[in-house]
Amino acid sequence: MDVFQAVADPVRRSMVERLARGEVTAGELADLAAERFGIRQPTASKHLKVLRESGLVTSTVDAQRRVYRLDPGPLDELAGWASRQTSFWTGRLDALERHLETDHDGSTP
Amino acid sequence: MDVFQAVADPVRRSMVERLARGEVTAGELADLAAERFGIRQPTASKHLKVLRESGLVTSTVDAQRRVYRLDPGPLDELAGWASRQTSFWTGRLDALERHLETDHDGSTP
DNA sequence: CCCGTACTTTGCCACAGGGCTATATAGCTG
DNA sequence: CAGCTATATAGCCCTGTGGCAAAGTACGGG
Repeated sequence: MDVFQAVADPVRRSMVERLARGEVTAGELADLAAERFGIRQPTASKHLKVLRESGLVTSTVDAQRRVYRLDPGPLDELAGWASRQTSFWTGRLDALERHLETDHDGSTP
Repeated sequence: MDVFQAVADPVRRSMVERLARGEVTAGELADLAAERFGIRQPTASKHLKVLRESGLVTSTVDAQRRVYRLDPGPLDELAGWASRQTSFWTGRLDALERHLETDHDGSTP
């Protein structure tokens, strides 16, 4: 699944926010999601799978525990995309400037 | 619908990207979406409705035409959220530093 | 070696939402 | 006003996805 889709779900966003504060186990993430959204552990596990497949998180095994941590890469792409859509005029302002300075109506032949 | 959901769809993202280059009519957006994704006009119109309701775009009437333009606000929020999730250590580096300097293993009683 | 703990996987149901066609609405234009 | 253009709505399928309970897997401890 793609990153945009992955963060479209509030449960998964909440997990990402928690992981942004540091690594945690699947169990802790499931508990948090249970508190905040009233969902069961297997459902939380499903969300973690989506996050894994989107590349937003990685997990390592520690005995029976799975420790999850955030991969900043995809989030950077997301932030990059979003800010690029608003930064059209920055970088074009010089072009606008040139345009305004240009004799484009032929008034001074 | 919420902004995260709104940009989760590739068709809508494509529309946002086009709108980032400047305002356009619903018809032009529909034509673009038709080319790129093979969808029909009513479907494109539905996507525009989602974008409107998410606050990502606004539209004004010009005779029979509807002119759409991007509202940077929601995109800024999106970019802000994403970058905030990766910027944990900036601002926490001092805490890490204190941690490393602290005698937390009791080796010097 | 078996039980408890920690997760994941599986199988199921329900519903949201994306696609389509057909139809409505609104405004030019002849 | 008739009819064309531009866009939105309505109504309908069908797939994807989120939720659950139950079963499977893996590991450590008594």
